[in-house]
Amino acid sequence: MNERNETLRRQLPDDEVIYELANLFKVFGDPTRAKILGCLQFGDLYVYEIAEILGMSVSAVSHQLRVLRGAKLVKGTKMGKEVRYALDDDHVTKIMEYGLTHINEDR
Amino acid sequence: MNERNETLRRQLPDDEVIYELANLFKVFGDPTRAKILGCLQFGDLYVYEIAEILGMSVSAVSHQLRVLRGAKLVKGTKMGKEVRYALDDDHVTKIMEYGLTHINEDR
DNA sequence: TCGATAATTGAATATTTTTTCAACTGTTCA
DNA sequence: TGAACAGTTGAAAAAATATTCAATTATCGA
Repeated sequence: MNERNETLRRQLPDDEVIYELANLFKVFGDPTRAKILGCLQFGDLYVYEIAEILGMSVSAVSHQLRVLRGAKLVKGTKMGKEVRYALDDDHVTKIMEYGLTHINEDR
Repeated sequence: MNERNETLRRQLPDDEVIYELANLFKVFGDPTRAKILGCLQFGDLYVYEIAEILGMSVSAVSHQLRVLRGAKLVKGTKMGKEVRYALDDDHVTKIMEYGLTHINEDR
């Protein structure tokens, strides 16, 4: 490898950071999860409500909510036998807005 | 479905938009592609340079470049027998910066 | 022209990810 | 207590994605 590329390679973020970053975006990168995040922009919801709105099984939604929780994008609060979910971070909205801007410019 | 959820469902972005959005983020959501985008932040590069820097085969890189081109995140310009790749949009940098901010806040 | 190099492509394989299904935990309320 | 409901979980099946390998195109220079 030549000098220039060697230098470039050293300037790259750590692999660990890259993996975390990719992992974060992967979370946004599934339609089901994007829809869930979309719903939650309008207000907090229970799991069965999300499932109903998206026309999916509660189980499938719950699995995806776990992924979203893992990425710290949503948080759930137990209220009696129900769990109320909310966005956990306003980067969610910001990141999605940027995404939409990109998409719209391509038209 | 009750009135409130019915209303909410109608407010959601079109499925088509959601799919496009998820598709955009999916592109960022793979470590190889994230690394490619990372390299290109420092300057334009030929395919074999990217492959060398990342320690991957030219073929694998080329396949991923196609995905990145499809998402209008990079563009390639043929220079003789080589193809020089560059970022195609400054949203790339912005979106990645937001992602990094989110990650760093979680520490 | 021929050989070497850069890159792309398609098909097959390997890997990862999502969804489904059934079982299970915890809570409410009759 | 026990029946009904909300949600989570694990394992299996289904679907999507990434990488490899071999073949192909295009360009350069001897």
